[in-house]
Amino acid sequence: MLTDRQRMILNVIIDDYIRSAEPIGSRSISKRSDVSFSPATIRNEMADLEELGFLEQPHTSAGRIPSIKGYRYYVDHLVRLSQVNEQDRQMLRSFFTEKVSQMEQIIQHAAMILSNLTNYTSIVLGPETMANSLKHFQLIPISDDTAVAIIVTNTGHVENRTISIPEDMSMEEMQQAVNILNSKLIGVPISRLKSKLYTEVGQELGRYADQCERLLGILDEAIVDDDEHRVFLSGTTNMLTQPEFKDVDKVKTVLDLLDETPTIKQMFSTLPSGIQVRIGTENTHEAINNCSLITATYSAQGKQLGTIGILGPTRMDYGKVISLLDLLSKDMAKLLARWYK
Amino acid sequence: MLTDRQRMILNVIIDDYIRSAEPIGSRSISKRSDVSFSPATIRNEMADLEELGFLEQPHTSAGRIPSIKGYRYYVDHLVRLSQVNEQDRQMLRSFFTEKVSQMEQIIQHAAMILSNLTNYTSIVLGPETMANSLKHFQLIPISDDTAVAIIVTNTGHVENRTISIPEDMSMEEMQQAVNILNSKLIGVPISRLKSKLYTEVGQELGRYADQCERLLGILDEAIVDDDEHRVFLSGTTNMLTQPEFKDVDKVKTVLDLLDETPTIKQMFSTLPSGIQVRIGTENTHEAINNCSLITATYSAQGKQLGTIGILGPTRMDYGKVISLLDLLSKDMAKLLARWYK
DNA sequence: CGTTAGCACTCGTTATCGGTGAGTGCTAAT
DNA sequence: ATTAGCACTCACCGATAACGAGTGCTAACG
Repeated sequence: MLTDRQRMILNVIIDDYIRSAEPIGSRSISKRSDVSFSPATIRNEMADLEELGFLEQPHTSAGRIPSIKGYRYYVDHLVRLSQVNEQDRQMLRSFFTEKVSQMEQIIQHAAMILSNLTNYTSIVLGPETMANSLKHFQLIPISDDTAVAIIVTNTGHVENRTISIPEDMSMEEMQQAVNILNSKLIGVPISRLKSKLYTEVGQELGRYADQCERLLGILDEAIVDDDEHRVFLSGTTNMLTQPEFKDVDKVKTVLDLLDETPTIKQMFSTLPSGIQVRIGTENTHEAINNCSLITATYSAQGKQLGTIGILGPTRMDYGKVISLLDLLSKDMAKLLARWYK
Repeated sequence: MLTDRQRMILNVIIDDYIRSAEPIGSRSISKRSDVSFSPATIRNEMADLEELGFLEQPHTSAGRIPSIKGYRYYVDHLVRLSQVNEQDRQMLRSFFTEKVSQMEQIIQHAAMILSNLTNYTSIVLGPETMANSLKHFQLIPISDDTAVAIIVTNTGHVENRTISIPEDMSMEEMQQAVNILNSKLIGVPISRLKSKLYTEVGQELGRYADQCERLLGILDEAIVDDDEHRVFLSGTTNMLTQPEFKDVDKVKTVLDLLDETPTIKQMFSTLPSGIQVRIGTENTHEAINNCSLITATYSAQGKQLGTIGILGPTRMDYGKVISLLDLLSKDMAKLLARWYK
């Protein structure tokens, strides 16, 4: 569809534009050492590329900038995945050497590394808690009428909530209910806990306690049922250094979107596995129609766990970001493997 | 020091400026129904007020704006604490009716309410976990070589971390150590846990286990020793709607500061109790030298727990924010009382 | 026929300049 | 003490002109 020369010119324009953020003219291309054509020739090609929809002109007397279609072609056919340089590699390696005692730390750390290395905004979706299974359930009395319910999953994830216990309910009864729950529901996925509670536990509980209904109600409260994925952001202010966001209003719409955790979750949870690139209007959310979102999923034990992503202007260093995401998602997979064995 | 009329004029100027964000001229003041002097008279007074340092002129032919000193005088002597209106009151009341199962939720909710009602940025410092005492310590095995350590405080706060357990260490030994720890250290403040671990527990443990050193090392790892206060932010993007932040660079310095949790902690933890107003350069951090920070502490059982604050431009609705913070800090105290009884 | 030099043209950017108006400080009259 | 009057300042606005980077087109070249 495109000649070699056209591809080469498109490539050069996008590379230069990514670096300079300014429209690229024919003269500046012709001056490059790896280009041996006069500006006029370049101009002809550029006009063709524009007609084909790969380039745009901000106004008649300016150079060209890539269109969404141009970026898409670049990402699909031209981009050279840059080797992650030694310095960055070292930063990534710190990932493994550091001792972590909570999974959240790993994820947060990953987000931070990403935003630091790229100077864009990183978004990381943590593993789905609901998919894990129950390892241990416990009720710890705090005062006369309150207790803390603790749920530990097979991955070592801990959820807790405070519940209040009616005066007239004895601790023995509660404890018995908890025991039954533990004996019946260990190994059950968190997401199915609530429904199983009423069938398996309710049935067994009916034999011992007469306050069955109320006990179940309290246990029900104690079981977590939200927060499937957690969203970690880092480097949100990096956006502000990009020239395309010198306008405060644009920044606000994007930052507001980032604040909406549910939207992010929804946006991320539907992504297919592997590396995905969403350029400009390819994104469903209007707020980031002049951003690109690059995502990579990470998994352990063959199961897809979560997603790491980078949000930046469409004029983004695709090569660098893609290779970085690729590397990091694999590193995370390795690191998380021990949580999921 | 100031005449009644000067005070009145200063008051009017600041009130108007807070609303309009534009320099106030003598004519616009004179036209107000509650002012009965000609522009010329006002001008004379304004010149005096400027000489005294309460007002400033952006340039010769513009009106006056309040100086830091002017705001300070306003806050100290003039500001009329506006009654919290019914709508806002209702929003605050939702605070009590909503059922919460985690203290974090309360705090986060408080931050959200604040930023929504004021359209500024809210910063809330959660209670100090380290001041609480140990209620329960437990080790839950997850796999052959890992376990989750769980610490529950007397307030129902739960902390957890994953630790790895050497192959050659038996679960019985571990369990015994945990039992000793529980019997010896319940009621001890979290902050003193580590030191007590080696004295009280170490001594007792020495009698039973020969691997005393190693056991202690593992327990040491399991005990939390960071995160004394947690910082909750809400409405950070509200800043972007203020005309004084139409410049992206200014926004960035402020947002970057907000991202630095340790700095915020440090800034807040040194505050005296009650309501504090820091105007412009009164703030120690240069990044917020054209912001004002209003803070209120909240407490339960006579003990100061944390701080809620509002960050906005110096041109801030002091009356509204102060009364709101006052009300909310008291509400929070009431609500938290049940966690701390 | 592909390539390129030449040239007129477009259009955003920047600087300049006069007019406008909001606001001031000062003075003199009330 | 207050205020009307007035000259003055200066940011802001709109128009105009010079500038220059970049283009499209045409004609010449190898």
